Amino acid sequence: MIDITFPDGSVRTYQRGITPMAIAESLSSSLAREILSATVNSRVVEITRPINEDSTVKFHKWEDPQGKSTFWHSSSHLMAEALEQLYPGIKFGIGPSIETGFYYDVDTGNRTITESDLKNIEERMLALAREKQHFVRREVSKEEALRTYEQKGDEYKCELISNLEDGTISFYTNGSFTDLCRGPHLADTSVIKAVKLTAIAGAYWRGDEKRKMLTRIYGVTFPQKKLLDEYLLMMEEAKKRDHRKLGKELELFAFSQRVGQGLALWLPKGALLRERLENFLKRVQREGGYQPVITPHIGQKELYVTSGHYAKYGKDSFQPIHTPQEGEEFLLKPMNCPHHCEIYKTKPRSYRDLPLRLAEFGTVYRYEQSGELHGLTRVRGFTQDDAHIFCRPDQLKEEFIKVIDIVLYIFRTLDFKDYTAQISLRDPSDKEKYIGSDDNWERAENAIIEAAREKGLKTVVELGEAAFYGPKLDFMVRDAIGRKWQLGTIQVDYNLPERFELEYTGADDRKYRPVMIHRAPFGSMERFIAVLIEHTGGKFPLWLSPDQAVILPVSEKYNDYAKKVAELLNNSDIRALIDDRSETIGKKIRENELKRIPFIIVVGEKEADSATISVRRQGEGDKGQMPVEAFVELIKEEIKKQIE
RNA sequence: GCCGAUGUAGCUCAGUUGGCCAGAGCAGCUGAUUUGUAAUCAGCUGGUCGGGGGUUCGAAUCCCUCCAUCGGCUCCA
Repeated sequence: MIDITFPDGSVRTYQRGITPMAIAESLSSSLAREILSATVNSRVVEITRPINEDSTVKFHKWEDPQGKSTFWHSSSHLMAEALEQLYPGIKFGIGPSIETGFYYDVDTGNRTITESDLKNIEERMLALAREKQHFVRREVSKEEALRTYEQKGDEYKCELISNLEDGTISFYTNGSFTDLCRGPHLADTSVIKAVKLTAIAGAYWRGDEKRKMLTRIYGVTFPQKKLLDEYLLMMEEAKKRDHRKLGKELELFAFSQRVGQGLALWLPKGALLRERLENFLKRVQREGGYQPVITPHIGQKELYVTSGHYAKYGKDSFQPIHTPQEGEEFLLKPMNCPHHCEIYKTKPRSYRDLPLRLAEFGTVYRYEQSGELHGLTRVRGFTQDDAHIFCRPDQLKEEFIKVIDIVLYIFRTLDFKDYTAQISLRDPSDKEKYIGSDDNWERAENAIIEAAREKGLKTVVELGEAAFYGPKLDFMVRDAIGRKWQLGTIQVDYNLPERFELEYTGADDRKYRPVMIHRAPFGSMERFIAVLIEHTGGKFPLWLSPDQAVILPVSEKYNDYAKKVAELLNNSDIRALIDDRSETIGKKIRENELKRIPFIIVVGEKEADSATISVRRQGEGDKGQMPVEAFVELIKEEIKKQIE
């Protein structure tokens, strides 16, 4: 007999060799129907795996992440089976579950699978799922595993196996398909009731662009048809918030093939929105002791040779600008730091001058790969809300914490709740990739980790994600359909001060090297606004909204009164315009609602006679009549609440 | 850059197996209407069917190529 301990701490005794499934049945038959996998002694296993010793057991249902991942991982095997039946000879790479759904990388030989084939594969998957195929685990020796896939001619699986240790290798079989897999899996396929293959794309084998490109098929499955419908509806809704669509509709920005790929044109309303954000941050920075500076858009090639960026990125960047002067070369600036270093050097600095905080909304140009460009989130010319803090090593942590405070203040003001803080450290196994001494790296990494801890940030640590010159703390936010983007970034840099030979004089009259912090709370204006658009669905907070109110005269007769109201509002710093087209009031309301103008003001006989306005809130409807002053007060109050 | 898909008017989309002057709604313009809380009516304008090349008696439709966009991969100072 063995003791099984449950999450609530209770203990029950069972026969040796009992399965999680049987345990669940002993507790409740409805639980048994719902469980998909189980964690036994902190290892996720299938519910049919016998337990042979005293263990702790936790069950996973669809609602749990582990339940979903078991469900989706099993679905990828189901898809593989369908693919093998439909495309005999197809070879398989890897097929994991992902955040939403799963994928499988396959080599289709000289055939191509296209989107139009997906329906057929889905149908086959559903038919196979209905067969109630059991997932059968079998442990195999490395030798047998290799032999199996050599016979199949699947070099991808062979490569995977050769990296595994003998004694840890298992196969899983469902129906006609056997796969190299650690598991766990569902008990059987019958719970998979709805299948949608969502995308098909190329993906390099093992993520290496020098190796073969396989076909990656993405899919998602559900235990009920209803859940799939809900998911599809949600994705459709999310796509309506796409910043590229809203940017066009709301006339915020545009792209032109003639101007060039990835080079955004800011339209009047977008420029106004952006200017407001800039002013907001400028105010915060002024209060935080930053000093604005302005530097040119280009710099001599030598500047970037000094910084080390030329050696690292030179050949993949916009190429040098030549001048009539033989041998003279300039680069479009890909970052502002070298310029700011030169500002630091304009005069001798004392330890008393530090920290020196130089801020600039600096526009930079980077030649991003054409396939990587994406709306405003990935562009070739963008403006960083950049600043460089030059400080003494003993000031580093405090300065770092102050920057975190600014980022969090911005996120709070703009109601960004769903973000993750990522600490990017260097890859300890590949130190060659980075410049700077081990000692400095360690100090910088520790400063970040400590600062984040002191601010109580929930962080994820990623090894190998650091910049080549230093570790960083990035704030990641999701877009409408769940893609992650880096917004705010704070980076420690011991390298540039070295390369530019920056110095300050200490209290002991000796020369010291300052530490540099790069930081951009928005990241870039372009990307930040893109994410802001998707988060708000274009319904910006009142203080940011390009137009705050639109006045609709009921008929021509009230145009004069409308003008008077507009003047009053404008005099109170409210951005109001008049829509005096000779359209029906209904149509004008509809169109201005669609433009997401926060307030619609209707004026007609009633209002003109009583010197009032009728106020309508976007998305909420009529709010009734009120004097202009009351409306001004209403707006001021709301804005005050938004930016405390 | 790589794999796949897409590209018809300012926008959203029709356009049947290649077959007469390429269509609709919205937007725009002109006129009528003077409107009370999410689409008033009529008329008109607007298109090198992404660019170039080819096949064909004939191409928006088939083929090649380039460009751009979309979904991924790689990259992201």
